[in-house]
Amino acid sequence: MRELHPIDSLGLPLYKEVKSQMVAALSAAEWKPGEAIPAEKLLCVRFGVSIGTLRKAIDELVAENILIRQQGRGTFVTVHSRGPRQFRFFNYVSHDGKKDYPQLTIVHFSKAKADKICAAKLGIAVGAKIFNIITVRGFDDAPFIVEDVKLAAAVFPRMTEALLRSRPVSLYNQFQNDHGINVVRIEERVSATLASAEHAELLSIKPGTPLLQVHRVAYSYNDQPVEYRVAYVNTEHYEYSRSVA
Amino acid sequence: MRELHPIDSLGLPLYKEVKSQMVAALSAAEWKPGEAIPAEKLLCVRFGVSIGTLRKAIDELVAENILIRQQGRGTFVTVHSRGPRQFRFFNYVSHDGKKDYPQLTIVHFSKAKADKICAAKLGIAVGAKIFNIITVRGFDDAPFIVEDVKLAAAVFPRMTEALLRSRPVSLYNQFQNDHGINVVRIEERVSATLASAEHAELLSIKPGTPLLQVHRVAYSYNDQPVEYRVAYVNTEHYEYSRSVA
DNA sequence: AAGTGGTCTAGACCACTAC
DNA sequence: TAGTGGTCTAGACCACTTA
Repeated sequence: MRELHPIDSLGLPLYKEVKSQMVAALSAAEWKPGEAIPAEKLLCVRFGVSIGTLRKAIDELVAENILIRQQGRGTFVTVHSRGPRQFRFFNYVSHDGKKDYPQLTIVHFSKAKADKICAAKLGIAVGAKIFNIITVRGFDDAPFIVEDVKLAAAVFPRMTEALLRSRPVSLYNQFQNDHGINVVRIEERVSATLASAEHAELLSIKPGTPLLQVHRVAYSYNDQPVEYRVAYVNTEHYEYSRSVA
Repeated sequence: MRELHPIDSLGLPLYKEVKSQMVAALSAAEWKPGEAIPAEKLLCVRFGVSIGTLRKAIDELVAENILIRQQGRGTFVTVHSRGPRQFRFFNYVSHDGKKDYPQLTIVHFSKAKADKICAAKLGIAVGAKIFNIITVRGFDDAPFIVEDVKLAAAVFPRMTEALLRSRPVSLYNQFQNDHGINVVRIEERVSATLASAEHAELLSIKPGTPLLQVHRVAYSYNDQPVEYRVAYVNTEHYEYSRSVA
């Protein structure tokens, strides 16, 4: 029944082709965060495949946390704004295992130029314009994370300090709502270091206290890097958590 | 066509029931690590389901890294002995991103009794017999990880120091080959600390050097905890790596 | 050539949600 | 009640491996 089209002469399975067309629709903001995508039957017609093939494509997008299915309601584009999804990339827990989302404070915002390391991580040219943001996270008067965030200005053309301060909830939530950027994957490298005088002051600890240093690159669809940040974490009360299956 | 059997009156989907029967077969060592499980058509007959339902059960076991499919060859029970699978739970990379598997040295082996924390992590009684193993990992004369491993003696009845030293490759490989224990999932908590005198000596560094402290619990099928270890890592040349999709 | 898993079809019925 | 996703069937043909 299936015929060879030029489009799949690359040897790609049909469901992979359907998947990449769906990613294209997401990238083009045809389907926006929080919205439902068309019903499965409609998509079957649109892509000219059977329900099983379509569902296999959606299965992968759901596994990648790009879409969320809700029985009886529809299939939705993932939003980082609320619910447990907001915490997916926040991996710190208190010693008793509880996970809370701390307050976010912007302590610095400036324009700068990418140095060699930053350019490599963000996939841009050395000297390209970037935004440099420093944040502190913690509970009440007990900050425990300082982050140095770098964003390519070309990717966030409308970013301003006022906009950033207007919604101090989650950076990724703001990327999504104000800039149409969806973070779907992160990569991190963790090492141990000692608190500098600057970090010690921001974290209300003594210089020389052991800290985690967490380098993170965040990616949008198609493995496009959109953020590079370095976090310094005081693990006296909170630890970095992970699970590998 | 499908009838209501007493067995799925729990409301579980049929493929979940098939999956748990397959986990039972794995736990009972009917299918052993490295071996192929029966062909899909045979399993369809055995479980009385269609190919699509059976494949959905296998899909989940593959996603959990319990089985591995190889087109044209068969579906196999995961082995930790060789290939990239051996490194799945080893998450340290050099600064240039390369991943190598370091040498393993056993520096201590003894029997002990579980303290409160260890008992909680391993799901055993306080005072129950455990094995206490201390290892060092590194390249040549450059060790960078010290690990304090605790195992429930009841789970590893045949464990001896000689057996452990006989095959110093991968602990999880040995769990699988010599004890029939398959580690399928780990959970880790990472914090920053300073090197004690003992750790400094084992790692050839100065006391007070910042180290990662990595608490890990390893689980077998059905979320049974089988190992609790605390690692101390010198991140001068190697970092802890992770990816979240 | 025979056997394996990989993909795909064209439906069916069920469970849940919203109106 | 209508529409959604969730599950399941009973095949088909393809790609790959082994002999």
